Amino acid sequence: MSDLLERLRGRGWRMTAQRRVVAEVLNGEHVHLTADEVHARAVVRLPEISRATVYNTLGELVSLGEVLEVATDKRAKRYDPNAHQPHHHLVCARCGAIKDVHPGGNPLADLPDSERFGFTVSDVEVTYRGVCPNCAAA
Amino acid sequence: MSDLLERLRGRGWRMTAQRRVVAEVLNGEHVHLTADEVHARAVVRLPEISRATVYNTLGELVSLGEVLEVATDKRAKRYDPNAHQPHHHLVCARCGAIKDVHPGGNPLADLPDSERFGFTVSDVEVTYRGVCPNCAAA
DNA sequence: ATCCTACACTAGACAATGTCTAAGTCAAGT
DNA sequence: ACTTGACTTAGACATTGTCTAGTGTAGGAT
Ligand SMILES: [Mn+2]
Ligand SMILES: [Mn+2]
Ligand SMILES: [Zn+2]
Ligand SMILES: [Zn+2]
Repeated sequence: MSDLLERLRGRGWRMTAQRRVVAEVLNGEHVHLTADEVHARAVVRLPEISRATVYNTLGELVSLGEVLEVATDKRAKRYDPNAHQPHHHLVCARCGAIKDVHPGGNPLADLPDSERFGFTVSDVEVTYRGVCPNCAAA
Repeated sequence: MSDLLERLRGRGWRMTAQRRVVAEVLNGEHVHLTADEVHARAVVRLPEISRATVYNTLGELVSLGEVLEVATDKRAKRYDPNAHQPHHHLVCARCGAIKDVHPGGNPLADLPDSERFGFTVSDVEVTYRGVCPNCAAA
């Protein structure tokens, strides 16, 4: 992820303070932030950054394949910088906490041809739901 | 689904024209409508029905377990009346068409304890994505 | 170092989806 | 038929996402 800015430059992208800050927010440990959460954190470092730029930059990173959009939340999309290691998600139904998980097996192979209806299936998204230890204790 | 209204009455719910119409819209073949699509169809039969009532009724049906909320779309929630037969979804990335699918295997069993982080995991939602035959031909 | 300009950014309007409230309505028990 | 509390309505409001017109600037050219 640290060379994300280099990869972007390699694709002819201008390196701006705004893009750097968005990349920094997504950097670090594995987070799953909404666009407005990214904006809130970006504003700390660059107070004048606009919502539109955050949305634009996230969209660009998704198009590049550097960030994934995930729909674990039924409200806002979440942006996942852990794009280079395939994984799925485990979500607490009470507090919304999200963990990356790596189930065994291959869900794609579990879908027989008779259940594909002629689709060309290219991707599968798995969301486990439950209650996290914190919420279970309370 | 036809005795849904009886089940509701059994729980002390008042039987109103609005609730009947929402149930009728969800009845029939397996659909995956957004709240506003449900409202649009309900208005045909009961012109004065309000958006708030559609949202309320859908929320009540979800609480009852009679209808499922699914997040196949990254925009609006979709409401799935096929709640009594476990299944997953196959979505066309181009036109949004949604098919019910029944993969082999048990995705819940594929998540080892070491990947559960102390969560009590109760449910799994699987969304396959691809391109449908119609969109592939075009 | 300065200039140029295409690309990027900002503010804010607008759109889509979802939630809430106050006031009026009515289903169903009596 | 009456009564009453649950239900519905219209519309304000909140959240999330998109778009545009005008301004600014990154980075190549000179
Ligand atoms: Mn993740
Ligand atoms: Mn379904
Ligand atoms: Zn929790
Ligand atoms: Zn299609």
